[in-house]
Amino acid sequence: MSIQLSQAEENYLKTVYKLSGGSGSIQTNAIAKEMKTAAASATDMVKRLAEKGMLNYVRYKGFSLTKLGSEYATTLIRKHRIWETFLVDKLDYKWDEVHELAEQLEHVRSHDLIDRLDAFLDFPKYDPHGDPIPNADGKYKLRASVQLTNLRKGMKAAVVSVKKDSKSLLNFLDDVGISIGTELIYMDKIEFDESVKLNIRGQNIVVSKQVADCILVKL
Amino acid sequence: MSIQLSQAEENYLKTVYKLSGGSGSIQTNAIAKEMKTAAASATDMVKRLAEKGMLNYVRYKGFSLTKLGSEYATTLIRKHRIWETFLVDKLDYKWDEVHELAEQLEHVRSHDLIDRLDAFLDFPKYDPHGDPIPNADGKYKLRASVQLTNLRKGMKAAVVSVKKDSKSLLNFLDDVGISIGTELIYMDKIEFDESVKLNIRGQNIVVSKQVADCILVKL
DNA sequence: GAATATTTTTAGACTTGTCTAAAAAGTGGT
DNA sequence: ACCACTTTTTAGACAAGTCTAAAAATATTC
Repeated sequence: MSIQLSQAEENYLKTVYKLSGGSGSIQTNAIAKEMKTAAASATDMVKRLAEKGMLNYVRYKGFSLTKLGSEYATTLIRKHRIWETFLVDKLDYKWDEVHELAEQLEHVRSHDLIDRLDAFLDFPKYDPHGDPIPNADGKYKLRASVQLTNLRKGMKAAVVSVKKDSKSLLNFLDDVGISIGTELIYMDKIEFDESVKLNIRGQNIVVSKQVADCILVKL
Repeated sequence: MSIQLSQAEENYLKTVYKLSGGSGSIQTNAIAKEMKTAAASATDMVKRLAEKGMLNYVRYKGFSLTKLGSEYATTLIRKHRIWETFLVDKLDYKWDEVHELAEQLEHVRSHDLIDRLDAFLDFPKYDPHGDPIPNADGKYKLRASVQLTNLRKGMKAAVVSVKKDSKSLLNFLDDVGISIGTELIYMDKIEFDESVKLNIRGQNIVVSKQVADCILVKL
């Protein structure tokens, strides 16, 4: 990886990866909204990333990641998730406290550092939110999982990952006793607002549809 | 510490601290030379740091750190040295490999992170080069030490610290078997070039004056 | 298929941090 | 005290990254 992007460029690239799912096509406004910047800024940056070979970009049409862009984004995700794992496993941070720090740490320029950290952590497969950590070659496999909202009454499942970085969401989940690995039984859906009733360690709790949508489980 | 400097500002501030020894007065050109930037750039930055209350600055005269500037610089040094210690102690880096990485890591914005890292490392007093690590209040004490070049024939001493970050110097010292704690006997000074002959673990070695000047020892 | 609405891009401005070249201030020698 | 020299500052330019406002392209709707 000889080409080196600035921190701002890296942040845009990561957002493109996130919104396009690594392959799909995407629009300027979506980026601008996600990054909370003006659309004009997104256009500028997309043009720059396209010039550097990271994006396929056609004026007024949209853009997608090139192979190079996808690889670069994957190493950023690897860095982010390894740092998060370090912060939680070694420095006793809680899973709702690490996102912001990892956003800074992921820009440190060194692949060797990340590989050493990876070894120091004993090559973790998943980060504190249950997301898979790409290996040094950028490969990773998604865990088979289904959304909590897709279960049917009486099904047993275990929490695999949480799909949002929101501090407030993670904090709330902690509060009601949901973390990665938590076993639960899907009890019922409340028709009125689509809230979901779960049984966790013998106790019934209710979470809103918005919360349940973020939780992935395996059967 | 509510005020937050940019990375560039932090780097200048650190250089001022380094060259002024925390208190003395200093000139524009010295900064520019050390940072390898144009004098005009140093002037601009010094004015900015003065505006932010970090420096006492008088046009054409020179400048020195304020109390605030000195405190800020000390926390940067604390961050730098703790990160270096982490890299060497936990990730098995060699002492000549960590400076550049620590230069990046020290800009990560979080005091809590550094305090946790400090605890994780069991509150080290000295970094891998023998320099003292300020505590969370910014206090640290210099170790009593003398320059290797000031010893007299036959004196026994132990290496306490190395005063330069140069990768090539540190690598060389490693090579000839000198690290923090190494015990040595000062054998002789070669008159011609002021090289110094040392006995380390029964073996005689010679190091140049430039090298010897960087080595601090305690008797 | 033309009018309207939306999205995207361009144009021009601002900040930070850098540069070179030139002007201003300070220092030293006789 | 003046001339020569060094140091420092100013002036003006440039790149990155951001913004607002306006123009251009695309989409939608009747």
